[in-house]
Amino acid sequence: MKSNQVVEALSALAQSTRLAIFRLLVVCGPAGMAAGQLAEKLGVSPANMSHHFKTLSHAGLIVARQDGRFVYYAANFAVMNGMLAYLTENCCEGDPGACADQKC
Amino acid sequence: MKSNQVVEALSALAQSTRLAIFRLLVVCGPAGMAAGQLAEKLGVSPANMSHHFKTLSHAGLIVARQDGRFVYYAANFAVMNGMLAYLTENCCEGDPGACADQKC
DNA sequence: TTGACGTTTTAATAATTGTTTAATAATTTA
DNA sequence: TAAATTATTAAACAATTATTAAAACGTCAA
Repeated sequence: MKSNQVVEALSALAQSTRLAIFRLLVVCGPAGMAAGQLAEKLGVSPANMSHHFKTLSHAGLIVARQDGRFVYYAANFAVMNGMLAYLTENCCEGDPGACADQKC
Repeated sequence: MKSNQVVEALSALAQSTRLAIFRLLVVCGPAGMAAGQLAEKLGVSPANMSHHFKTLSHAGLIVARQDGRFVYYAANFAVMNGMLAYLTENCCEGDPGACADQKC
């Protein structure tokens, strides 16, 4: 995963509404949740949600799937895990003992 | 870990210079690295670096330690891991099978 | 104590981001 | 086809953020 992609993903999650959206979708799993249901659950206007979905989608963190007049969003676990791995890469020079106390 | 703390940590990492700083410090381990050395390594001005250190420190992601006229910064692994755990909490409703394909 | 070094702070400007309102698009039901 | 539902887009404004240059603050060595 490239640095720019990681920055974009982190940036997408660095906002309270989007973080809440993403966390709900992580719990939902691959089935995802409808846009309107997420909006209601979080008490955010549809227009505002749509902007946030766009940001998260563009970062690759969520994917959309249309079903009738509903749009279901689901977390993209591959991108999430790529981002997490990028942050911890070569932790403590790969020496497991060096940061054992900190569960690194 | 609280949502606001996580947003602050993600926000701190959502910038290319700060992400690079943090990654170097993760590799360094608890010993850390001097501010000037990091600045030189990344080709960023000391003043600019100082601002970024402040942002990362405030988010709790790094800690400073003065040694003579040098200031050493080190990654705070506890906060990093807290942040990572927050993102994956209750993944796929805790069902390991639901997202097995995606290494969640 | 003077001067040099490493780092931080202040102040200013340019660029990016979040939210709202209103309008638009796509899909279903009557 | 027309109306209703679900979601997205466009435009505008307020708020936040990144960068630079200059000045200031500690610390050490002569």
